[in-house]
Amino acid sequence: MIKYENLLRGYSLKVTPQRVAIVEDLYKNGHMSIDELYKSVKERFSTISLATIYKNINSMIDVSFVKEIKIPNQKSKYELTKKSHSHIICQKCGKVEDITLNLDDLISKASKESNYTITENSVVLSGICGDCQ
Amino acid sequence: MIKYENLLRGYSLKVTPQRVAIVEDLYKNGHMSIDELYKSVKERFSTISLATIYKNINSMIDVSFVKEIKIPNQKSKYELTKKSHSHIICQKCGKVEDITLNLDDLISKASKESNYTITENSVVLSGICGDCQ
DNA sequence: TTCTTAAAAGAAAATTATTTTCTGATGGTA
DNA sequence: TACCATCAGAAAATAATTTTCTTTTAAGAA
Repeated sequence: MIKYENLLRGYSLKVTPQRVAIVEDLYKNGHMSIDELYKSVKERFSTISLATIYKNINSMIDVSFVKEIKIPNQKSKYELTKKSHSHIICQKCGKVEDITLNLDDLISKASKESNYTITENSVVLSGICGDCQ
Repeated sequence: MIKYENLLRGYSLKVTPQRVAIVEDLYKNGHMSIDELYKSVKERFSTISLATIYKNINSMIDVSFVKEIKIPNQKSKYELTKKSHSHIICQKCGKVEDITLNLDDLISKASKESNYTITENSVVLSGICGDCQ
């Protein structure tokens, strides 16, 4: 799809079929670990190397096209950078979902209390999702 | 110190000098990575093995005596479990601090919006601390 | 289109991180 | 004091990630 190619170009990343496949997979699945990505891309590019996945994910992170999500008690997942949002994880089925929370109040309070200038936040909630309870 | 020994016993963990040293260090320094812990404990127990650090930290996590803190763009740190709190990181000096935030509102909203029963949260804020700006 | 070149892919090796195994100690308890 | 499950430490094994090297390829220039 042209869509992903232009996205890559916008980040000054060379458009290779492997990269397009990675981006397509991330787009389709939302949040993926390195392993999941490797297995998934391998279905279409049976020769792709794990090092290629790592190298590409790192390049994409360098230009902020992709973001790493660190999750308590599981491996990191990666997602295409979108407008700021938080994550919620089901402890039963392992599903990761985006959730948009208004953190303005929280951050302004935190900023006052700590005397920090706050520029980033990572909010990961966990519990049991609707389907699992 | 007797204090740490009783703490360990309370968690059904055998009291060994190495463990006491780990707990003392965590108590003194608040948040430490595996490496930091290893280097620090090694000053007093020059023969301690890295595997011992890993094994002990894992045992302590298993019984919820210690908690892992996953931090964007840096290695995990470990802390003694305290009453629920959040963390704030200085992107300049790397300092990690505890911060107590009232998340009740946020969590109840998130719960409604997502239809999850939320039991855990991890909030990590980052920015520049007072000293660094 | 063809040429040129910097960057990418893939394989393999190298590093780094973490866990496991094994053996000799040691803490907690009867 | 004796027993035994568990621990410490060394070394090996496994897992995770990065680097190196060679060949290929994308993208811009001619």
